[in-house]
Amino acid sequence: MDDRDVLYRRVAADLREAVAGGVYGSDGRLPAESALAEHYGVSRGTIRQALALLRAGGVVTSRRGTRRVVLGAAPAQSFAELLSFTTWARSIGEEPGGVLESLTVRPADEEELTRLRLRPGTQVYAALRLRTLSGRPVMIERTAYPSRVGRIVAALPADTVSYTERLLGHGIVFADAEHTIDLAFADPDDARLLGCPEGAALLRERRRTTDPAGRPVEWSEDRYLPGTVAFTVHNSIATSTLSRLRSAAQQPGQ
Amino acid sequence: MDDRDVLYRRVAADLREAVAGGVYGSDGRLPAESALAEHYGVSRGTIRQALALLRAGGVVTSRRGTRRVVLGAAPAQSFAELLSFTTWARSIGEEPGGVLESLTVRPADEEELTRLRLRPGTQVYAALRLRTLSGRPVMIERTAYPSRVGRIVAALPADTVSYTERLLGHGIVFADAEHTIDLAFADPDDARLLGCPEGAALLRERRRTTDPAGRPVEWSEDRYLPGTVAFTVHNSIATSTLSRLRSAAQQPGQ
DNA sequence: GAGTGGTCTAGACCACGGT
DNA sequence: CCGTGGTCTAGACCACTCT
Repeated sequence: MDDRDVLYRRVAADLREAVAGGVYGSDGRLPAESALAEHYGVSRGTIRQALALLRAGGVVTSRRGTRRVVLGAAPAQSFAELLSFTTWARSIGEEPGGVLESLTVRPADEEELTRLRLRPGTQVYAALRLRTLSGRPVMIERTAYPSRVGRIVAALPADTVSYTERLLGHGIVFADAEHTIDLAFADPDDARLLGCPEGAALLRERRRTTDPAGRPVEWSEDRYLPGTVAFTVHNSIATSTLSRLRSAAQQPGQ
Repeated sequence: MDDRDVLYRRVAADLREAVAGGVYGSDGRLPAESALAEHYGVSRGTIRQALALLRAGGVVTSRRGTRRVVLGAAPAQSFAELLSFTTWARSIGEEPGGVLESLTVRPADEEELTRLRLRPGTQVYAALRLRTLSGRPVMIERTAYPSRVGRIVAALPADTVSYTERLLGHGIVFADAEHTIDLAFADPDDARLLGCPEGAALLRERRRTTDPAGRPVEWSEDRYLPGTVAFTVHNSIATSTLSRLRSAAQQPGQ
């Protein structure tokens, strides 16, 4: 684990465990920063870095004048777990599956050009995959990859379960993601693959992922059957990463 | 603005403007931390605090060895804008409206007890409101308030548009929120108020908000008509506040 | 008034990316 | 190799909460 090689992450992991283990009780108060610094034998700055992580995750509050208060255990997954359907499935004890329906190389459409920051006319690798949990259809994944990434995807065996893990092995790193969550209605492909009526409502997540250098790595539209997943976000007055947008989703009936 | 009374927030706001103004170009590189420190006449630590804000918002990347790269302008709203339907509506140039359908005081149900951290048998104030944008129905809001907050809500005039703003005036501060986003299907109340068929799919946001001391302030379930809103979240490998959960949503048809 | 977290500084060393 | 951001330290002062 990456959590093990840096001081403040070790401290954060330890504190997270202590909170989850009920050491401070739900609703309880954490020791003062100075006390924690002494306990771990590190400086106050390092303790503050650790606590910033817990705070961002909604584990504790913090305000001037009083000790931090436990908000609750963190349900938040690691970034990799969130991006990878496969890793997530395993973490909840289900058997992930993926069936590649089609993989085509074609000129990027308007949306893809913008999201992947490509010059007009550039080609993308477009994959359509059905994802399953223990055999049951759960999600349809439409992903566009820039050719740098798509070439690797195209070379993978047809029965590859996790593209994300494979891409990681090829040095493609996922560093940042921007998600948009709303509703969509099943088109003929969705209906056929998911086994739902055409026009049925699906939970849609559109996502652009970039690498550490800021280059887009994928642009994906995932559509989940109702009742299979929910998304949770924590935010605070200090840092808000969540927004409400006016949507332009198509209406039902087609 | 609160952004004006602290050094690193001033710097962050200035940098955010510069990025939005295209000073560094999309895809461009920011000056080095040391250069920024000198330019603003502050220490490197302060610059790093400012940049941490931009990073959390998805404005810039950062990695060891190279300068930060501009990812894009930040669409993220302030925390208050996100929590308040009213403030959000105004920010997109629409006229917000709210019709209070009912406000009852009753014992909390199982879910409310947990979410608001109340002792069994405690009463809550439960409000059902129809929210409109320029007269058009958009969302149904079912909110449970602990009595400390509910008493204030109950005293508000029936035509109050923004509860959030009023509560703020009474010293109730919203500091942290946990959101869960998924699908729900219109019950008879939803259908009647929103003017959609019973069983129609709606985008659901459930939210627990706490004050700076960590005490729950509200527990709300909001249901949006399709095509009216979408939620966007940014996250990164450094701090992930987004999770995918197994959902237990009810199925359509009831 | 005592204790706490928030802000800011100055300096050090290291890991990494590019040349 | 140099320049960069990441980590860590030590210390200072302030704003705030609580009793």
